[in-house]
Amino acid sequence: MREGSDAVSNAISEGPKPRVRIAPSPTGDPHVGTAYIALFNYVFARKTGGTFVLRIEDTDQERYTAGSEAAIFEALHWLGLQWDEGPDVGGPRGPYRQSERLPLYREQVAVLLAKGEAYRCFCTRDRLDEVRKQQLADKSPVLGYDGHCRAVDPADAVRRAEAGEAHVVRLRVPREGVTSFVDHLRSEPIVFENRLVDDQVLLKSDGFPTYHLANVVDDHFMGITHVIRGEEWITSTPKHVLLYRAFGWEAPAFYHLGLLRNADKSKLSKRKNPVSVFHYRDLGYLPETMLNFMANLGFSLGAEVERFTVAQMIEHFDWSKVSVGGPVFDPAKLESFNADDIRAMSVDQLYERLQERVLAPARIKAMLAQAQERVHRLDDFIPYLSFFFGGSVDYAPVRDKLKPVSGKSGKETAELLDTYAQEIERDNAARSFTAPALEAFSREFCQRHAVKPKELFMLLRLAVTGRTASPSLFDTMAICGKDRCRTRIRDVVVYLRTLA
RNA sequence: GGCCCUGUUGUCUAGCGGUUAGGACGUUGGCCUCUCACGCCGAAAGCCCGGGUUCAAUUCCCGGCAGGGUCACCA
Repeated sequence: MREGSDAVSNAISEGPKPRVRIAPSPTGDPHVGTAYIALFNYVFARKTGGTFVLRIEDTDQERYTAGSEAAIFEALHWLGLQWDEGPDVGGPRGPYRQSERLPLYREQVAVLLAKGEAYRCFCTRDRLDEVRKQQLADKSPVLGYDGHCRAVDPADAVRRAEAGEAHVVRLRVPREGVTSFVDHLRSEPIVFENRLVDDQVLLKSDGFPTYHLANVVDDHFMGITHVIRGEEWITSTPKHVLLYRAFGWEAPAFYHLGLLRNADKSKLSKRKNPVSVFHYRDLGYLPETMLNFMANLGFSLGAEVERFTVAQMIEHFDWSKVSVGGPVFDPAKLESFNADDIRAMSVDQLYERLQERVLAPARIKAMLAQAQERVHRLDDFIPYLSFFFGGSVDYAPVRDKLKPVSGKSGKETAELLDTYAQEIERDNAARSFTAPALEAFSREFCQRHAVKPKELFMLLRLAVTGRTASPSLFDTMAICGKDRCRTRIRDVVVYLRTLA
C-alpha cells in the first residue's frame, strides 16, 4: 500500500463536491471490468456526496453495436449502481452521448488550431504505415507519428482542408521536457518524456473526435473532478494532461485502478473467462454478491472482514484502503460467496429471487411451449427442461457422439466451433440471439465453412443440451441465452481439442 | 523491443521497523451424519532476489528479476 507524501490528498476531504464518471463504450456486452470501475466511482461519489455521471463514448463508428447502450444501463441497474446524470436520466451538463456533442469537439479543436497547439495532418494511411515500418526496421525507440505535417503552413493547411482534402488534426506535443502527473493511488508522481509521446490524433478524418479529445473536452465541460479508471489508461494520461494544458484548463485528479486479470494474470478477457455481466446475472449470481466480490478485488474493509454491503463500503471508503496490484478474478471465490448468501436467505426470500429471473413466468412459458409436444405427463416437464438451467452440462452420456465433423480433425472441429461462437458476436442479427437470426446465421455459416448443417447442428445440440434429442436447436439456444450457450460451447471446444 | 505500472501462501487480501506474518477462497486430514451439503476442529502453503540504512527489516532506499499494461484516424 502506498503512503507518505501523498497521504493528505489520499484522504477524503471536504471542499467542492466531487463529480466522477464512467464512460463506457457501447461495443458488445457490458463487461465486468466496467462494472468494477463503476463500483469504485459510485462508492466514491456516495461517500463524498458527489455526483456520479454516466457518459456514453460512442465515437467509434466501426465498433458501435446497436443495443449495447441499453445493455450497459441494464447491467448497471441490475447491480444497483445508479448514476445521477446520464443519457437516460438527463442532467445539467448534457448531452451525455458523445455522438450528440460533435459540434463541441469541432469548436474546441478550432480553438487549439488557432492557438497553434494542434495542426492539420494530411498524411495518408500508407505513409503512416511506411513510417511505422521504417521505425520498426530501425529499431527506433520512438514509435509514432514523425511530425511530417507540423511543417505545413497553417494558411496553406486551411486552404487544403477547405478544398476538401482528407486530413486529421493532431496535438502538437512538445518535443522536449517531461510531462508528469500525480496518480493518487501511487506514491510517486508518474513522469513521461515528451519525446516519447506521439502527436496524438484529436479529430479523425470522418470528423469524429478520438477518445483522447472527447474525453478531455467532456470531462472539462462536465466538471469532472476525479478521474477513476483502469490502469490501462496510465500511458495515455500524459496526452490528456498535455491537452488540458493546451486548452489552459485544470486537469482532474487521477486514480488508476488495477486491471482485473485472468488466472494466468493477463488482462481479463472473454477468451479465458466469462466477462459479460449478464453471464453472471443469468447464471444466478446475486447482484449484491457480485458487488461485494468485486469490492474485495482492490478494496479491503479491514483485517478480517470481507463480507460487506455497498452501504458499508461507502461508510468506510477511503483511498488508503485501495490497492492496485491487478487482482485475478477468481470465479471459485465468487461462487463461494454466492453460496453463502443463498444459504443466508429465508426460503421465502429464495423463492422470490428465483421467480425474478430463473423461474420468471415468461421464460418458463417459452420452455413449456417447446416441451409441450414432447412430453406425455405433466410430471415429466421438469426433468425435460433441465438443460435450460445451470451452467455446464454433463457430456458423459453422449461422449461417443461428441466427435469431429466429417473431413475434419478434432482440433479443426474445435476451431470451427470456436469461430462460430466468435462470429455470433460480430453478426449484428445473430448477436441478438433470437431463434430466426440464429438459424439464418448458422445456415450461412455452414455454407461459408463448407460444413453440412446437419453435422454442425448436431454438434451444437450436443454442446448446448448434452442430448441428441431436443427441441428446435435455435429455439433452445435462444431460451438458454447467449452466455449459457457460450459456456457450453466453450466446454465442448476444450474437449474437442483433446481429440486427435 | 521502448516507456509505464505492480510484486505477502495457488488466488483475493491484512500488515505501515520488533508479529508464533492474521483472515477468506481453493487444496487437504478429521468430527458431525442414513447420504450429500452445511457446520465445527486441524494441516500444508507466503513476505521475488541481491545489496544497502538500522540495534532490528515483509515494512525504508538502490539495483536486478518477474508479471502486467501500453505503443491506432479503438476505447
